[in-house]
Amino acid sequence: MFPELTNDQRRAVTHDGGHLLIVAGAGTGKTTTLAARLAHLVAAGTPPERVCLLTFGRRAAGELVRRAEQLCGDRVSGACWAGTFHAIANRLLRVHGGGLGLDPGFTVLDQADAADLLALCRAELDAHDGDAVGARPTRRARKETMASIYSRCVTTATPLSVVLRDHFGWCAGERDVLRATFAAYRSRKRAANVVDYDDLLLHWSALLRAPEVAGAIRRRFDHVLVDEYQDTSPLQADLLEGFVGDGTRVTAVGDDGQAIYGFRAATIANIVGFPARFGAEVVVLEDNHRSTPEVLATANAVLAGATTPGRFPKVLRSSRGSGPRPALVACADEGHQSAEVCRAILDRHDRGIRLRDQAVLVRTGHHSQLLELELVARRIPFVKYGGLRFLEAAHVKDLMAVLRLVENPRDELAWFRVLQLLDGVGPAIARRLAAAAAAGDGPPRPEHLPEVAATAGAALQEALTDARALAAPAAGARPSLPVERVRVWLDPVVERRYPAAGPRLGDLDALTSAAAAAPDLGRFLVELTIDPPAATGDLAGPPHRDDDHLTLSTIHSAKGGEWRVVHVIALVDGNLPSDLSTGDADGIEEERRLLYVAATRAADELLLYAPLRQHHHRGTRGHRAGAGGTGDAHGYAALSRFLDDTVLATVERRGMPLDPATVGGADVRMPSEPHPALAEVDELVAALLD
DNA sequence: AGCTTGAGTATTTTT
DNA sequence: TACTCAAGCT
Repeated sequence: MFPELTNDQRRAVTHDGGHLLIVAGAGTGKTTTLAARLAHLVAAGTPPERVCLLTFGRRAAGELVRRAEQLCGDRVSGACWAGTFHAIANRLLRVHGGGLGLDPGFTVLDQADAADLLALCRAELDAHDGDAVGARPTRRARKETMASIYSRCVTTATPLSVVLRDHFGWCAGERDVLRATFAAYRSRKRAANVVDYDDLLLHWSALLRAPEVAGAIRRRFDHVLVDEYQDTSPLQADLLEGFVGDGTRVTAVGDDGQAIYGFRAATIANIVGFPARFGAEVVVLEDNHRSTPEVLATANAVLAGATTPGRFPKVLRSSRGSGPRPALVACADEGHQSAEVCRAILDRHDRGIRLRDQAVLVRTGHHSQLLELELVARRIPFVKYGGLRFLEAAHVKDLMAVLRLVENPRDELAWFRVLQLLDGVGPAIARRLAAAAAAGDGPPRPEHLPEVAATAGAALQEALTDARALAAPAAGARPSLPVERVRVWLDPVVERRYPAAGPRLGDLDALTSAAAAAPDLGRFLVELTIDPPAATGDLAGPPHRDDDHLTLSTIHSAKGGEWRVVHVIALVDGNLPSDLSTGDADGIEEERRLLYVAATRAADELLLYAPLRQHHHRGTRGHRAGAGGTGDAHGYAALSRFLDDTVLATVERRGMPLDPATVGGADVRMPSEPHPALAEVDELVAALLD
């Protein structure tokens, strides 16, 4: 059936019997193998709806299903359950959540929302006992940090005190405030019927603890396939184990050498321990079909420097012919680097390599800013993945918040955000009114607003009421109608608040047309939150989809990708490894794997760039104004520590000389009381946070 | 007094 | 874009 597979791949594809772990090194045809296995299972008689595919993103899921369909000819998409752990959790909860007493109308907070709600809770505590804490530390945990701490506690089942000690030492003094903040956070989520990303997984675990529901879930699937297993958390591993019934077989795929999500509490202990925990057979794929021997030599050299070598040591063998050696391009500064990258891209383009076969990879989203300007100036079209994302733009969050109020008038966080769009309403008034709305007092009344805001407030209420009527599940109601209605109110607000509102309104247009394609407003909001558009313009759809364009991506978002020519920029110490990750050895090793992931994306040619003079933005770390007072503060950066002699021996040097110094039917009745399993999980979480 | 608003400064990676 | 601080409004 699959003539083009290698022997190892075929062994993995046709494996029959127990659980299976496929250790697939970079470029060894992991996607091909997984898609072929899916096709094989369906061809051998497994109904597609009895297969669950857990992937790292919507794109990966779609790609796998599409390729499997090509192989087996059966309809797989739509039938087979495919998506991230969070998306599958959402789907399971919509089907079975009622059995636990969960209100199926819940909305989902993304990470930014969760951080905002935590900040709101802490502010409330401050306001409440303002004088109790006389000596408040000048520097407190940022709200994003609070979200990370909270998340790490629940996804690794680790008590707050231990998480603080091991990972957030500088916040240890705030333990009491954090504990109180987390308690308030949890009760507010419950009151407003919202869940965060972690809750999706926790509620899934509650489903598995409830005997009457768990059985049905365990009987639902014959095969569960998990991709990128090296980047799963302890909680996710537990879910997988609990998910598997007697008749279920698990296929996990991953590469411990490409683990890059430690900051999100992922642990390679999962993939390392998988064979023992599940009693699984192991197939190792070591034949790399993607890259030239020259590219692999550099990638292998990067990994060779690792102080904690992987538990599944692999030697990647290239099955391809020779190509150019990777190059290290030393640049004077960032501007020079941008020019060099553009020059190289256009040069390859002139030699017949399309832009879509090239990618520029960066450690952090904002490090591509200068390059983006240069690309625009030279009219090189590009699409950016990762970094600042669509849903994080303020005006998009504004629209999403208004829409959440249409769906759920008790959404405290949405009120808090939307009320502050009214003139004369700041955090303090918004907080009071939002709390009242969440407590069930109904929407804020105009007479409770400052006089200047009363008219605008009334107009907002009117828009919400109209939109609610338009969103009602009456026959033929398209979810774009309520969106258009609230925009009558929101657009002028956006125009007034932001100087150049044109592109922002364009973003809102994209959201509006995306809503038109959704079945209803509630699902539109939830699915957008769980599977956000990966690139700017993903929502807008085809306009430039057919045009040739370059890919610009963070290394994290480039996982699984492949391009003929890959440019990796900003390879200086401080960027890669990032200054913020150099605290402990594990952090540094993860940064090294990041470079490995970047390098192994390249098929034909790998270009590494290092801007050796770095401009410091004013005022960082007590930098002293230089003599001459040009105001142009800069320092000399060292080459990334990962580009050691072993690696440098595999690359050609260009540019400046290097200074050596330098669902089915849901018919479970909804009980009036929450299920004990839910309370059980809730208590476990409470104990962790105490 | 309490609150909003504007200026100035610093910014990892993502479900 | 988010946070902090300080000025100015009600």
